[in-house]
Amino acid sequence: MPELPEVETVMRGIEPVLTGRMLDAVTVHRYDLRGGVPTDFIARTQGAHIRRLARRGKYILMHLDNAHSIVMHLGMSGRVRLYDDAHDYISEPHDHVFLDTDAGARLVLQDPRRFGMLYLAGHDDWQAQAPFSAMGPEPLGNGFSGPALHRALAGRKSPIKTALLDQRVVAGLGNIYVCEALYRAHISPLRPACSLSEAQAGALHEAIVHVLRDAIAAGGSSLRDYKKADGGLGYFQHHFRVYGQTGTPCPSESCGGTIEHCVQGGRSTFYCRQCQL
DNA sequence: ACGAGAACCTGTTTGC
DNA sequence: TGCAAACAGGTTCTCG
Repeated sequence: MPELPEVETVMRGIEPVLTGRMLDAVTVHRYDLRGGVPTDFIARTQGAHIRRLARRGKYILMHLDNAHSIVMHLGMSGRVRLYDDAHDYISEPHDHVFLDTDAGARLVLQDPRRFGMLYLAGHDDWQAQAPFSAMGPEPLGNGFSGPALHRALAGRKSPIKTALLDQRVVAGLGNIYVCEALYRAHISPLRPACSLSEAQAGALHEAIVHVLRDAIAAGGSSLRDYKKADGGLGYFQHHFRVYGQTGTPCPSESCGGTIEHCVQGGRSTFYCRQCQL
């Protein structure tokens, strides 16, 4: 479900409630998320204070004061629900993990498909561990630029659509925002990644930054599972120009084309072959 | 070494 | 109407 804008929105929603709090009670109803929740997860987190929250790509990190950091990924269907008062908690199917704070709040990790991940990394060396060690730059950070993207795409023969989904090229993009960014940059998803000129990589960089910023400002995109931690909906889905828009006219004024659908690497691609070259 | 495809799951939508 | 197939925001493993 969640790409960078959704994860960022979730993190912003839970950050003020969790920062500085102690994990009073940690409950794990299911350990069989992707990769498995460590068997000692409760022992290593309960009683610790949360120093700081951060996001890297699609991962949320909760840095604790005991040398561990909680690493959370929402997979395809993961959701976080935050109750300011745990007494208000209403059980829902697939509620796998609770984090209860000393201030009485409860964070719930809910994930029907269980593609999500929850594990621990070293507070100081998490960046040196997979997947972070090989992860590309933050698209909204200083390390990401047109030239940097151009370099990352050099030698890649796979379609640019597929390359952008590779978190080693740039962090945080998923199927929606890749389609949307390529449309905004007027670049065909079918083109070999290495065929982009420096100028086109620059345009793509701009498009990625803009679409992500706009999506964060809108609170992400709510399609099926995704909601904000407070239960509210994101509304960027109303701004999709190509994603899920098969058969509708290209939103570009003078284009006159129609949005088409194809499959690349097993994932749906949406684009306009008239104005994406 | 790289890229395509499958696998991992459940829920919802689509099509016969 | 009913059932089966297809599909869904992601990552990771295997195979060619």
